[in-house]
Amino acid sequence: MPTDVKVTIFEDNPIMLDAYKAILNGIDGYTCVGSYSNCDNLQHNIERSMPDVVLMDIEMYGINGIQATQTIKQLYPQIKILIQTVFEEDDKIFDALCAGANGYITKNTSPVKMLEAINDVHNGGSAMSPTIAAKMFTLFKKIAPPTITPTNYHLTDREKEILTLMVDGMPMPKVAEKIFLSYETVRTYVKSIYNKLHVASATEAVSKSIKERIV
Amino acid sequence: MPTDVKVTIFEDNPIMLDAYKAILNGIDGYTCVGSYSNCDNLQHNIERSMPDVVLMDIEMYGINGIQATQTIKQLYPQIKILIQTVFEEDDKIFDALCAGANGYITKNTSPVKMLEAINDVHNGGSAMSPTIAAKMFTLFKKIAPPTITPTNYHLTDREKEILTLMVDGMPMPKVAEKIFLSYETVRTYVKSIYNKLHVASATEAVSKSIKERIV
DNA sequence: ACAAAATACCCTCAATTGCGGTATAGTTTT
DNA sequence: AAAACTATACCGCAATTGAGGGTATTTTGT
Repeated sequence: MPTDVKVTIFEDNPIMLDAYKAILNGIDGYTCVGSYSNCDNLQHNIERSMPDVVLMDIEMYGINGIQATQTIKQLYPQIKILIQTVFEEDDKIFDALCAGANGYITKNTSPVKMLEAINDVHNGGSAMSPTIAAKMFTLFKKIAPPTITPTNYHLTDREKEILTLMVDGMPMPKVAEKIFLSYETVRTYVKSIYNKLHVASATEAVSKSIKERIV
Repeated sequence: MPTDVKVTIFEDNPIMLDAYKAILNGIDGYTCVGSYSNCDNLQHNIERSMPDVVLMDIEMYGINGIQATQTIKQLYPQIKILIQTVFEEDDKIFDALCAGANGYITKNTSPVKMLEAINDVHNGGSAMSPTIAAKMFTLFKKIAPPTITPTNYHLTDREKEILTLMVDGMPMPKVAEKIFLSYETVRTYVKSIYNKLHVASATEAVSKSIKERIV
């Protein structure tokens, strides 16, 4: 028989907390190893319960769910974190993702779907409510638009290499040292890069490279 | 009685195509209004079937699913597109998202989950397999990491204004013209910007500004 | 095998930039 | 009222960069 998925819950509404606990303990394959109504003594509580999956409410007094997610992920990257929320705000989704959450579901999700989501994240996948997923798609498109038809400027490997170093802010003399080419040679490449990108200065080249994800 | 969700399928494997068609037509609430094994006459086929949701295979001969997605979305933005794939490559997911896909599921998804996904996208949400979602989370973190605690470098409005123009690749003499300041004054601001950002050159400043979303 | 790229190197000159200063007027904070 | 900050402006000097010209190997594609 396989071992249960160990779940620790953080949820500041005591009624919900008990409900979740009851669901998890009532269903085969899941065990609630900890349930807390706030994030005080977070590290201690995590170390005491050592869950596979954390069910994290995002709206809590004191330390909020996003901060707690960051903290847990720093201490124990292998613990999967499933964020639960009543809100569906862009910023929060964004922040939660950046904090290292493995899934993001809304609180109106049915218990069945919730257990499914716990399973998904436990197995290395991610879980998202459809509305959250849609928002994430939108966010995605917003922060990464110019990837459609990535213009090919036909840069050679050397040119890309040099451009990459320039993007990191390295002046050309340093670049030459770094890749064991003469300063003048590097400058020749740089000129060629400018021609291909249709730019006239290092700043333009850097800007264009980052924005169009050339490097 | 509610109207069926009208689905058009693009899938180059004829056996799969028939299977999907049979599933959709066999279940209440769904109708397959079109099924095609390639994307020839794409516009015509879409206009003839006028689906609510398109089930799109990503690997097809001729026009591929991503291009087709772009085309359909341009013509009929209200049509929801659910991408189906055997691969789970980062690039493809990324491209599909950018092309305007509403969902992205793997081909090993069960029929039940597939119908669920069709419903999700039809209702304005998004659908993703857990593995896809996990990849998307990872991609997300990769392309937008420094948004957490956006360091405040305390740039003044003028400094931000000048930095913005620099990021657009404008040389300082042009900047001075543009904002009606003397060249030397602009240079003073630039020096101050470098101090605050802890950088030593325009390229570094531009790179840091874009990466950390300062401007 | 040959042409076309790509790679590597060099030079000069003018423009731009980086770095060190200084200075005045106005505003905000203490 | 003094201190701190902001916005504005200038100078000189050295270093870096951009623009224009070269030349000579080594791949690469056909």
